[in-house]
Amino acid sequence: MTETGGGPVRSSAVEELDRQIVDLLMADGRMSYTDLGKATGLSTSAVHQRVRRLEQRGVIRGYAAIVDAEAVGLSLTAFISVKPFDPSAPDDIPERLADVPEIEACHSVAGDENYILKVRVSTPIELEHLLARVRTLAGVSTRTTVVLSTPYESRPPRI
Amino acid sequence: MTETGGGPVRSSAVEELDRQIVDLLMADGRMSYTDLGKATGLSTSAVHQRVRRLEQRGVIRGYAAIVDAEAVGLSLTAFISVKPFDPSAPDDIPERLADVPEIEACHSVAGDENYILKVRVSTPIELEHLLARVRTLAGVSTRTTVVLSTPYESRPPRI
DNA sequence: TATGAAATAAGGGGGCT
DNA sequence: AGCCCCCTTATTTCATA
Repeated sequence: MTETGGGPVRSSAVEELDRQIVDLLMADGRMSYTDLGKATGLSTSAVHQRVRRLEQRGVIRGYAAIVDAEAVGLSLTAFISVKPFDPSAPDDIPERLADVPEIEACHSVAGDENYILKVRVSTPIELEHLLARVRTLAGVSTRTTVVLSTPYESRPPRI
Repeated sequence: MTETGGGPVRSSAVEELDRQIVDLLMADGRMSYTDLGKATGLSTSAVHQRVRRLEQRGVIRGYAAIVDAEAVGLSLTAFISVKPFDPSAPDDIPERLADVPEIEACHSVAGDENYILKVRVSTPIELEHLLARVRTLAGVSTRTTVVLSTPYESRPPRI
């Protein structure tokens, strides 16, 4: 092991105990180190060390409250597929859109379009304005799929 | 001698305080009640009470560690758009797919297809098997968009 | 093991009906 | 006036470093 820091480790194997810890923290991000220790058979400080290491390695990128978007006024979710007007131009689309707060996620994809954006706004008019901003900022054409309802979301993966 | 805090006391600020708390917890789901109190000008227990109420009302649905999917062996993300073979059949697609652990999210959408699923697997072969399972379980045809890379994801919304 | 945070109980003030 | 909601303070228990 010569990797001692200076960038996220991408292809690291996560061993069994780390896997358990990550699994538990994905299901309950506020679980205490004491409870994590009980669940894994480790001491509190051993768990703490492992969690800190997982955070430093970038395996755990952070923690978040999962919030009902409607309850905070973001009633409209949509997926926007984008394709550059000029396919020969250098692709800096993610960077150009990075500061648009309505964009929750940006995925580069295989298929007809180049990127899929997941966005949240309050109203259809805001979506209209957002689409105009995206087209202008990134130099893209858009195809938008409006979400009608979300049976489930943010389910922790079984790893 | 009992200074109650720096902020003005206004009952109209109640909604605003909840919004602040939710905002902070979306950005850092493990922030302590003490720190939330410092950030909002409330006492620890006032924050605690508000958070519990937000949880009970369903505004805060839970907490999760945000994990680098690749680091835990889920290297392949895809969006699967599904459409029922028999459009006249009763639509219980979300229920039929609810127990498939690879499905992280299920959105009902407007457009050519009825649902968009977000899935995570380890390998292309697993994706192939997952697609077969989805088609069989839910009685749908599928159109799959493979994610090549994810510039960003899980960004907390600005509320 | 010492410090700090979480949980719980008890007391007080302001707005609303 | 009375009620309800919500904030504070105080104390104990428990987690963290």
